[in-house]
Amino acid sequence: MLTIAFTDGTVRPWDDAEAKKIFWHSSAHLMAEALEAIYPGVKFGVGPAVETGFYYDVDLGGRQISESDLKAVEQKMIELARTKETFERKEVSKADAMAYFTEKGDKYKCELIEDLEDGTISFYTNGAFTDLCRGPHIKHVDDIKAVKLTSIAGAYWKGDQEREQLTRIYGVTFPKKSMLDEYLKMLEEAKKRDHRKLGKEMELFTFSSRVGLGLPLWLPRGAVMRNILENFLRKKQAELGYLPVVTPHIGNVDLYRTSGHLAKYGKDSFQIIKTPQEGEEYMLKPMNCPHHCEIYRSAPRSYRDLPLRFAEFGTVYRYEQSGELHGLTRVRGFTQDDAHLFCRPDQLQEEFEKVIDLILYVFKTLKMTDYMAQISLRDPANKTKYIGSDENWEKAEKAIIDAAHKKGLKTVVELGEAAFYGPKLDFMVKDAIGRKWQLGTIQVDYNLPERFELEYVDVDGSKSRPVMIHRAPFGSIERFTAVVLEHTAGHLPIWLSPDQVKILPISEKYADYAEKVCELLKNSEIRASVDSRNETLGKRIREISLLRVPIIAIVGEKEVSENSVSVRREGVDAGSYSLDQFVQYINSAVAEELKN
RNA sequence: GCCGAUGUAGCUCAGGGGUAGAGCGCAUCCUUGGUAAGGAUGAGGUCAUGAGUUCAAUUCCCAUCAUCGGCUCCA
Repeated sequence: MLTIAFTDGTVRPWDDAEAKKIFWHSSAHLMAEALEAIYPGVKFGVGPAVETGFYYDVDLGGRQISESDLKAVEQKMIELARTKETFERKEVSKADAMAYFTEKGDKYKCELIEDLEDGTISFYTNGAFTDLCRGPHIKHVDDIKAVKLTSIAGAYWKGDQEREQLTRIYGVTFPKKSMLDEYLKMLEEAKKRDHRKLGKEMELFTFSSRVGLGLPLWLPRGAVMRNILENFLRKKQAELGYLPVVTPHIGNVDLYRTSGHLAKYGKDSFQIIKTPQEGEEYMLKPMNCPHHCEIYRSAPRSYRDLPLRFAEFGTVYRYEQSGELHGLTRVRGFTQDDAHLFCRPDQLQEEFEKVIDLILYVFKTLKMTDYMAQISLRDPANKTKYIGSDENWEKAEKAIIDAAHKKGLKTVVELGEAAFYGPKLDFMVKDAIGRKWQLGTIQVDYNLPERFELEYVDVDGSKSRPVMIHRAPFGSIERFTAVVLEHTAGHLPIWLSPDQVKILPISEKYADYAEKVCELLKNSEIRASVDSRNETLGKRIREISLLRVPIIAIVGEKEVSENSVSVRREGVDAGSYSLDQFVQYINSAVAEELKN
């Protein structure tokens, strides 16, 4: 077993997550040493390990560095690693630490030291490079055998857009060369599952700069897939007592003034549009809740009416900075599978749990088993970012924590991730290369009901205020589609119900046979991607199929007459089948796929 | 918006100061009882856009736009 020795005297296996973190963090120090050798006078920010690898934020003092320069840094790192340096720890006083970095002229380190307590400060030295660091580190630098610096990015000092922008250099290292190769290969494989690539190949969606940034255009096949998703949820929601509503894409500014969105996001949203004659002011709707609140208000409500669950596939438009747009996962116009539940305070817990159940059902059905539940609370240090009273926030946060706990969800708590009107329970899923995206979300809200003065007549005839639950199992159809595509690599059998199959007119001699195949496929619940280079039939079948089953069936004249299909799978001959067997074959192949 | 990279046929990409190439795909025809095949022919690109340097630019410089990797942001 591959083990690594650390400065704290321990020896741990490489497979240990903590060991990797230390290894990568130590690599950041090694990179810093190399950078200092190549770029004298470079100043350093922070250099932590990340999920895979590490980065270091550096100030090159006006010098430019581009990806072509990284090769030299990599080589220097390897060279330094081979000198068999060790990491040495040294305790220093705050005054000495400050003196060292003041003399070195590294203002970032000085700023970091200011926030540290005297007596807790340590330096680590590897070769010619000494850094402020808590440690621990790997003991022997030459445990680092393979280095790959992956990218350069700008990053603001302390994450503050108003502060200096440093150059962030990302990298990854391994104790064996073969591990690096393996990692790079894995990345290549992951890129093949990128939903943007699959979306193009499968003809699901596209973008046009003429239409506008971040505004996806759904192609026919993509639209079919989207409808399947919508209908799946629509059906389930109908069973669960949700009521459909439909609201317009714009709303008067007063609506958003009331909800608080105007004050909170007015400057950072698509700007107000006006009617030509009267000068009335409207905004593209950034979310559906205000509209749904007005639907609630449209009639007097009794405690007997609650809970009321208004559901809408509501398309919203939000300004996202151009550099932030990303395929279907981050766009400017998207459709939420939104619903708002208005309930009595005593119904909140049960309703919330039922929503959790629904989301888990959706995820399970669509094979999204690898998710993480995140409780997103407000940042207690920065309450001005949020609307509403402390009391309301505390109630809402408690409701979420209790419900998540009762459902036995494994959760992590994130402070500062709440919506401005309430805390959330978010379901996070990783994409092909490990980026986390929020999909499903449930939010408890005491604030909008107050702002919209929502009421119901209680048992005793008095007016009471309902509690609101915002929820979206997919989050947005765009993002959900993207992530599901990446998880399944485009193999989406379970999405299709038999009535989704359309038999297109098929020409000439293979018509009967095609009809038969289609009929079988239709009844099989699963469709195959059938391809044939020269046969119209194959193409036609491919057209009716949204699937990417790793099977290519070649249908030729002879096979037709013999009532059989020859199949190749991933380029290998997989035999000849009768039509019935063919369908069976596809079914089992798909089942196999799903197991993996 | 900020930092860095990229932008050549439908797709994947090569090339390079003298007005363009490959593979796959596509079209037509031929061949083929193992076939995501073989053969022939053909249609596709003002080399992202605009300005500049040059006798000459797709190739160099600048700007713009879009895309990609990050940062900040994310109702």
